[in-house]
Amino acid sequence: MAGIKDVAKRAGVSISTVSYVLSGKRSVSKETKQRVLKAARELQYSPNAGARMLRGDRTHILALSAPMYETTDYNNYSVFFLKTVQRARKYHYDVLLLAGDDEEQDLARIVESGLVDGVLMLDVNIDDSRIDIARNSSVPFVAIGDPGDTSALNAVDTDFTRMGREAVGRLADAGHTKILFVGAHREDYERGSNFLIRLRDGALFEAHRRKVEVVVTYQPKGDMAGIQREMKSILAQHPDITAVISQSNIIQLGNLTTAITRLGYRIPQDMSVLSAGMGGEAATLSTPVDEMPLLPEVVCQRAVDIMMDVLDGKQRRCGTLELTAARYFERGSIAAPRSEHRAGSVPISDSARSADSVSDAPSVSDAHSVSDANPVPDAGVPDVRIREAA
Amino acid sequence: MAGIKDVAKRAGVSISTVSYVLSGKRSVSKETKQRVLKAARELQYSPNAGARMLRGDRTHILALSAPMYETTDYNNYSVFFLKTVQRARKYHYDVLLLAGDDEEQDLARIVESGLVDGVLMLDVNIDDSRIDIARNSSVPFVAIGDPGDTSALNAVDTDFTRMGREAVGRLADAGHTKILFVGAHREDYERGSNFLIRLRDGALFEAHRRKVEVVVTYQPKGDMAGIQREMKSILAQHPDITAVISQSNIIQLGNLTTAITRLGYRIPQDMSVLSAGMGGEAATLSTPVDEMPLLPEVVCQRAVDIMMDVLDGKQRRCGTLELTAARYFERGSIAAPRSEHRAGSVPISDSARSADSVSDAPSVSDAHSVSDANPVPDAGVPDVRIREAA
DNA sequence: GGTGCGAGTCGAAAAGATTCGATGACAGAC
DNA sequence: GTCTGTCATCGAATCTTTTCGACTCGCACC
Repeated sequence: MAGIKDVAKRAGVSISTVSYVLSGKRSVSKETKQRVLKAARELQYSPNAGARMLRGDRTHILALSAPMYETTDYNNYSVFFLKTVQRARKYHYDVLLLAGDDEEQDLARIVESGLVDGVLMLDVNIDDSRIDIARNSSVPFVAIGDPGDTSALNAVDTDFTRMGREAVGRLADAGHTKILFVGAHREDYERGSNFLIRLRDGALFEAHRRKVEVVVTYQPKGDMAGIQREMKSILAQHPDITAVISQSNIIQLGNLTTAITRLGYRIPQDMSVLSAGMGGEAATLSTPVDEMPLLPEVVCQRAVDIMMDVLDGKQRRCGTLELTAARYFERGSIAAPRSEHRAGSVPISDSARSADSVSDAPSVSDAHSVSDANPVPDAGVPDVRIREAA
Repeated sequence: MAGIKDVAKRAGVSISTVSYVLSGKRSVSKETKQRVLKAARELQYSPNAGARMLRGDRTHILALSAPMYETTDYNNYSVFFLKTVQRARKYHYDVLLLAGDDEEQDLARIVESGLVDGVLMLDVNIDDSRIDIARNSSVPFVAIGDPGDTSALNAVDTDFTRMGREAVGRLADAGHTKILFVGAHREDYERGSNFLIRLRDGALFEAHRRKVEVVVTYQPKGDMAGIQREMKSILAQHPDITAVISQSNIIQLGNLTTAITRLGYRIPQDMSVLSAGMGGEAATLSTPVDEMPLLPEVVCQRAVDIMMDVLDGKQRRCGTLELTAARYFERGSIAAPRSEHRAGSVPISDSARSADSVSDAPSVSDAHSVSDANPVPDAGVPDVRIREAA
């Protein structure tokens, strides 16, 4: 409750001198400085946030806009919150979490009120309505995710298109020619969830380029029974599928590997499995899975760094898009396809595999991006049809 | 960027009149009121947050203190964030997320700065250092979790002691006499993580009362291999264990059921499994598991409601602890023990179980608390030794 | 006609920090 | 001795809103 006035009185100096000591914006003699700092310490002085906001040009608060949808996977979300907060604190910034039911209105209100110095946007959709708010706003926006249109903000993201391409590329390299792509919830693609779509379409693009076939399906309702039914039906219809790329959450991935095993396929001998664009926990599943995870730490740090540069005038307010290369973690769930593979072969009992076939800590391959492949055209994925499993 | 001055000018009235129209704290003539509202609308007036804070007695911001530890399970955490934010918005409050690396200092700073009207605390430990901050603070605190000492704040929590008791009670009712309790990370108990300890000790208390034996172990390192080794060793040492209560996260729970299955036990015929105090996703595992989940929505809502009552002077600032009854979700993973059960029996292949043995949507039993059992004494669990597996 | 009252409105103070411009002290140059 | 420049410090304006006290009506009452 002690104000700058109290500190000034105790140190026997004027208010402005205290302010200059604390901000360092003008030179102050050594003795005065120490007296002031001592007084501030003794009184536990903490500047009043309201007054600072009102007078100063910084509020030292960032807004984190995190819209919630029915199908949003909470598990992957929170890590982004935490990494953002931790990075912002390094710059002495606090984070206001916007995750209410009326995201758009909340955001407009906050931006107008001058409560925050900038806005970080999570889970960006194609044609996201928040971009209009950014356009009319006096504070800078940084999107974590590629909004397509960066004319009103800066953006940072993982290169999901490349991630999708590399996922297919790795499997193609291993000799697979027909791959099943198991997406997340269909609704999330329909509402334009950007990273899901780019990953999927990157995979389809690479498949087109490599002349391999990719069959697309989405996360079935009804959990284990649903997945098992779905997989059974698809693998019966496409017996030449020898690999699966999963873009669904960790539990569903676990169920997927269980379903595959129950249907009589061994991983990786009969079926290669690769998880892409999810949480990074596939190492801890009972059947560890090769993975290209989300990189919350990397993108959140960059987003905050960029925001600070913009606020300091070191970078333009909009127009840049920074893509981070994906990383690949090997866990032994990918192998060359068996030419003699036959769907519906004798089921292999799970317990027949000895426990030591379970790998220990995941081996981490270096950051890796598709080497000298043709760049994906700006306009997005061309002439690629999304083929869905029936 | 339009201020109250602009609105006043446009409406042809004084600043104070505008303020009174907007706050409704003094009567204003109908015509004037309408002119002011029109002007405010046209200028998209949004009051400056800093000025409001400085002059007014409410900032309309709550802090959410969410400390992070090495072993914190992010997955369960974020739901608490979101439910808190959503509830706070109902009262026109925003939420500042404190999740930096120096939780204590951040909290003290925020409280001192007058930036927030109140603080909500997550993941409370026994002897939590944040309680001292609450004691010296001028703003009210509400803990989500039982801090033991409620002399400086109010608290709301799930009744984890009863949850632990009911978990053991249900199994005892079903006829089990020796139960394995698989906890979370040992470090979390050692640092005094409140809900984990209370759940565990509630289980031990009920075991004592019912004269059943509970063997305690903690989440082993090394994921699948570790769990499988651990389970093998424990079940070899204690072949008469017929039920498991798990307090570890969803992936570990999945691995636990897999390990149990691989060791040749069928669930629930040979081994009953029950998950307590975790995320509520055990229904979606390949082997659905009976569950007494965390109830983030319930406790977060109550915490915010209580905070608002305190701010409105409708409730005292400290001293109350509200416990919510746990809920039990049946998923068919509990059965009576087989008297003829033998450890090390012939392994049952996973795939030998038909897919239709996988249950559909979980059946939800009504909110339920242990009926007329002796209440747990205030001092905590008496003369119960925590017996750990070797 | 004077007084009292309530409704409607306004002016000005207040909140606490930041920052510009001014002042005083003092050293060094001429 | 006077001038110039630098350093350290101070006073006062400023940011925007809320709110208290005061003012002006018009009307009723004695």
